[in-house]
Amino acid sequence: MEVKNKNKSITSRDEDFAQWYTDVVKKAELMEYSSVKGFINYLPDSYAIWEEIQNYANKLFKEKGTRNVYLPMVIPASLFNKEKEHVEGFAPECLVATTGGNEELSDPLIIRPTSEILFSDLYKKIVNSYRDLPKIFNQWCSVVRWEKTTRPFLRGSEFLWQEGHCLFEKEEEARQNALDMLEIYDKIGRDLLAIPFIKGKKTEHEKFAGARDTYTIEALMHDGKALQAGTTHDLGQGFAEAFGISFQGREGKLEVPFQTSWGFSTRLLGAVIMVHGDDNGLVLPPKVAPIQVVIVPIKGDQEIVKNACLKIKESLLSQGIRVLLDDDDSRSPGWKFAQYEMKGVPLRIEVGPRDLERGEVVLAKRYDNSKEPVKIEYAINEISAILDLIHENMYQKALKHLQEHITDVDSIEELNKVLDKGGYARMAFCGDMECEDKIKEITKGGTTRCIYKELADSDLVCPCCGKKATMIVYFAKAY
RNA sequence: CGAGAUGUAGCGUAGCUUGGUUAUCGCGUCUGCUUUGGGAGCAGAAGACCAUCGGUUCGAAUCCGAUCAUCUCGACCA
Repeated sequence: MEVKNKNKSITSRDEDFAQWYTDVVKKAELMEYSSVKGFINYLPDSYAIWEEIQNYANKLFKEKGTRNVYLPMVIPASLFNKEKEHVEGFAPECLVATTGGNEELSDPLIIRPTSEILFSDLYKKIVNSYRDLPKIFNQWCSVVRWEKTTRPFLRGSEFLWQEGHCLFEKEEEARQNALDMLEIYDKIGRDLLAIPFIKGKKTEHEKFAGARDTYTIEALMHDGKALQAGTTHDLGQGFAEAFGISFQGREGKLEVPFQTSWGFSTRLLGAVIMVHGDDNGLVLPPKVAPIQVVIVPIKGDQEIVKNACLKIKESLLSQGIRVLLDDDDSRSPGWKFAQYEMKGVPLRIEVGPRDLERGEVVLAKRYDNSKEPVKIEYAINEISAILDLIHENMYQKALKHLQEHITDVDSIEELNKVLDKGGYARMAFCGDMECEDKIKEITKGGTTRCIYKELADSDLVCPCCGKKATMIVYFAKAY
């Protein structure tokens, strides 16, 4: 049976997606604005999701030999200026501390916008021999970028993230690391967040400042806009050369190592909200939901109801399921239904005397707003499997949405049409920066998200300039 | 950072054009009783330096200026 949207307190998704998003992050109590523009307070429910992501990612990272470290949050300006492309990329959005105590600093301190420089500076000190390699380090921290327009979780002046920074002896090892980590990011989407990504290499235009190649995972939001959710970079030897990192190789000669960096941020929370959410609020994938199952008693003062609720709760707890029994009888069941729907709790068990007479309870699934009566034993024994099924169905639903929004096009007119409607357009492309700028202008914000296929020798031409196409690329409007 | 809109209690708002008693209403909050199968009912109560700073005026939520914040559209970016 279907449940109608009774919630009048948030804007409808289709009416105004941006306002819907703002309503949801506030009403679901994920964050509260701070007194400084672009900086937000992460409330317990959003931070709990982040912790689940951290736990899962740490496990996968460590399987690849990653070790966690922590580096300073400030970079001396003199050090920062060493890598030219990198500086040009980040300088405009740096927050800089110019006084310490009452003294003006002779070398101002830049609050890290990313830590390639700090890691390079560290590696210079601790890497001397091929025996010191590889270095596969990661840190969990926040970085600051002085953004002009900000939105909770999607773009903030400060955001939480992980940044991996690695050093390898051989070029192939570094490339492989960048690709391995991209796979891990993809897996985090598929197996943890129920989000399907498009993944691949960035074009020259879109790659990271100072990188040789950048790889990306891109998610498609419900409104048809793309969201870059994580990137891995093959940095080549650029930073190592700029910072003088070298090591004595197996033949005794001095060699320059190959570097990578990779990161994803709390923007993933924004992706979860915008991929899965609906007009009743948040819809959380079971694996990251702070509360996976909520039990709502009806006529909770009756012994039979009370006992059934406690029994179910104990059983689920013993199975390691994050369960909440809301037996506050000053709130009506209807209020609780709406409240936990707003908060995105994946599964609700309604326990009332009428059902109990038949040995049943009602299971309500958040992602499709369905309700069905089931036997109590079923609710006790099968919840874990049901949560898995919910995850799978949420993933399939998002995958279907993604697949239905990929269109092959071979002209600028078609490209425009697809991007206006929302979704990805796959088109042959010459790869030139100028062409990319031009397309962005014509389509009012359409950018390349990643390369679908590189073309070795093809008859295809770039619809923008008419030159020979070197690749087929995903275009989209992005957050 | 450019263009536009908005800012009155926790949330949503009336009042502003044409300045003049104690700033309107709903939701939420608190207390009590009755309730509890989709945001319960009745009775009572608390809650607002009208975003901030300054100006005009006998008098400002209302007029003027600046600043800040949020939203939309650009530019920039994870």
